[in-house]
Amino acid sequence: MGLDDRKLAVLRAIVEDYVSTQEPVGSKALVERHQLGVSPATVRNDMAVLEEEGYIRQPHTSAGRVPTDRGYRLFVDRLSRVKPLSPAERRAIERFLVGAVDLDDVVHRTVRLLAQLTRQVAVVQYPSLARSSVRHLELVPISTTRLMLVMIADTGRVEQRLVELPGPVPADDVTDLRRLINEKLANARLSETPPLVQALVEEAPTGLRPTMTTLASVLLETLVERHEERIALAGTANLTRGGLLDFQGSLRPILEALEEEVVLLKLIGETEPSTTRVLIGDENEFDNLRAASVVSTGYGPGTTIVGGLGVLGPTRMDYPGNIATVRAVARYVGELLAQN
Amino acid sequence: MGLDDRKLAVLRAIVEDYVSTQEPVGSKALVERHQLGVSPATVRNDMAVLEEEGYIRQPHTSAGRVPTDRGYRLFVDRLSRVKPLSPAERRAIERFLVGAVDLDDVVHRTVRLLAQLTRQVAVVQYPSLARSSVRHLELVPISTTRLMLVMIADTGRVEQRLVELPGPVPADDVTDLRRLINEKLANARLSETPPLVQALVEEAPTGLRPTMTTLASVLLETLVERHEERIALAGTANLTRGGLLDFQGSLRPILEALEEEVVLLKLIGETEPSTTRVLIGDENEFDNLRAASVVSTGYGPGTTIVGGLGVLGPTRMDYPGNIATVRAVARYVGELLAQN
DNA sequence: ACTGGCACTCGCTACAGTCGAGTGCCAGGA
DNA sequence: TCCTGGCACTCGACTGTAGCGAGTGCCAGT
Repeated sequence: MGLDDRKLAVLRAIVEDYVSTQEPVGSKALVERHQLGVSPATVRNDMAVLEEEGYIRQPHTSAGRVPTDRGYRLFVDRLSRVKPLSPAERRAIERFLVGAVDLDDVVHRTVRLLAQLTRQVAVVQYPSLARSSVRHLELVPISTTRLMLVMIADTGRVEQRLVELPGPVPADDVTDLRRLINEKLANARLSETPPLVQALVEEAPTGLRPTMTTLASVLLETLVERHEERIALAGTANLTRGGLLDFQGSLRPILEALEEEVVLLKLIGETEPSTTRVLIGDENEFDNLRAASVVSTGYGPGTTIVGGLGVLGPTRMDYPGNIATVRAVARYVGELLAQN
Repeated sequence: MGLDDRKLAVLRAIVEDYVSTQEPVGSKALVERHQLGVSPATVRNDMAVLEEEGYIRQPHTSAGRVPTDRGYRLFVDRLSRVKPLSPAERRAIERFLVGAVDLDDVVHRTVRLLAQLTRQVAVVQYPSLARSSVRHLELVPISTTRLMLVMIADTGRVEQRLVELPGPVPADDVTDLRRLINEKLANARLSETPPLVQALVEEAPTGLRPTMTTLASVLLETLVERHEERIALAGTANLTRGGLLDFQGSLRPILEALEEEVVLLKLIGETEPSTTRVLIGDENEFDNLRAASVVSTGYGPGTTIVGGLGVLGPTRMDYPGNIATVRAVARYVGELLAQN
């Protein structure tokens, strides 16, 4: 297609102006604010082509142009120049993440930081159990027939389950069970535990067999099969910026989608290694979010990825800025996790 | 003042109609829908008095009347009849809360249930550490100079902290420390632990003294002094019901307030024993929430209270219904906690 | 291939007019 | 004394009209 350099420059200018002013941009204003070196009439011709190709559209005749989802896509893929973080932002990130006392704290600080820097809704997935390894499993007697099973993962996550035992178990047996379980499972990746757990049951001394069977089923069911994912959210108030223009005036569907963990996980989890993913408007699979865009990436200590994080906002968002911020925050969080 | 029975009945009718229709209610519509036994003109006179007393107001001349915050207050205090839960609601509550596997699960189910039943924003405070007792304290070695301290409370809460030790500590010492700590602190209320922790340090064998001192300071600082409160939230999408009429068109301040844990705790925590608290409009102390009302109560096993829960919505809400639901849910959650 | 000029479109705003729900007040009646 | 029907009045909501102006598409000229 005839998308020469100048037409691309026009598209870029339209996106940049529309993102910052939130108003349809006309040919005259364009040449005034950008050094395009041509007259408004020429720009109009280019705009006509861009519109024909589906990159921009007119809300109505005799209004300026607005980028379409497709236009944003082209912008993100080929036109946006990387926007380096400001020193102030760098400092904010560093300051924000020091002094976190535990994983909860890290995640909460991170999600607030992201929301604050990008002025969008921020989402952070806790390190996924599926990608964690067992650091320690603890059995805490609650009563003679009840145990609390506490699993501590290398990523810092701590999960606990109340286990109803088939019969009373003396304290010494608990000690034995604890030792057996830890010998077998310590340092194993959670995704690889099922055969180990199976072996635990088979190798257990006869006396401990029934209890071990119960423990094993709880272990498998709650910690492995339905791997509990957790999510933190912040900055929903940012959805109301831009008045009622974004999201065509109704926050309803967005807020509903944000309450569904499954939706959020689909959006920010499952990301390919170390790339930043950008979903624009109807590119994402949820009808409720067809007016929104998502910028997300994975994070983790070193080069491994244990979870995802990202931001969600109107399609009219500052993609270069948000991409840079999301990447930077993910990198810092990864470093933080690597220290532990 | 001259608030005879009929005037009160008129106020009640106004509140009920306005809550259900969301439109200013006029004298004619009132007598049609309620059996007041008098003519519109009489009702108009009563309305004039009610307005003079500040219980209702006119959005503008020649519009119907709308209750003021003061009007809602009178309604809640003296006029609302208890609204029994429907069997369907009872069943929903029971169904919703069975099968919860741990505290997180209970809290999440509860908050979603509340949001669904009341169609408002629901808030549930996790059992407060300050009102919990220690069930068990576990020390998990992470490396030679690092321990993870895990506290399990009788309310089901589990808190963990990474502790940086002053020097390497052999495994046997960890066992000793664990025993000492648990002997001293098990079953103690967290609010009463400081002197016990102090004693722990003083009574510790010389070899363990430095490590115990570190542990003690972490214990005191993170578990007692700044008692970590946690909160779950659901149903924010309900804020968008009623179009832009409630909250004078801007959800902004509400969403901002909902992101502040401190605010939420003030709203639903700190409640007097076993009463249901209703905060109407500007009765609450936060400017951001002066267009909202909160119905909250405490919950806990038996008659003790370990946390709060409640709902938040527009002042124009179904107070009797929400009060009944909040109470019922709190009672069920209490029973659930008592079982553990 | 670009530019200046020009006619045209159409949303936005302001203004005037109508409609009707709802009110306050008053005189008359139980 | 309290209630009622009647009546004039208020004022927001809605409708229709007109003028404005930003922005466009097209075309002839350089």
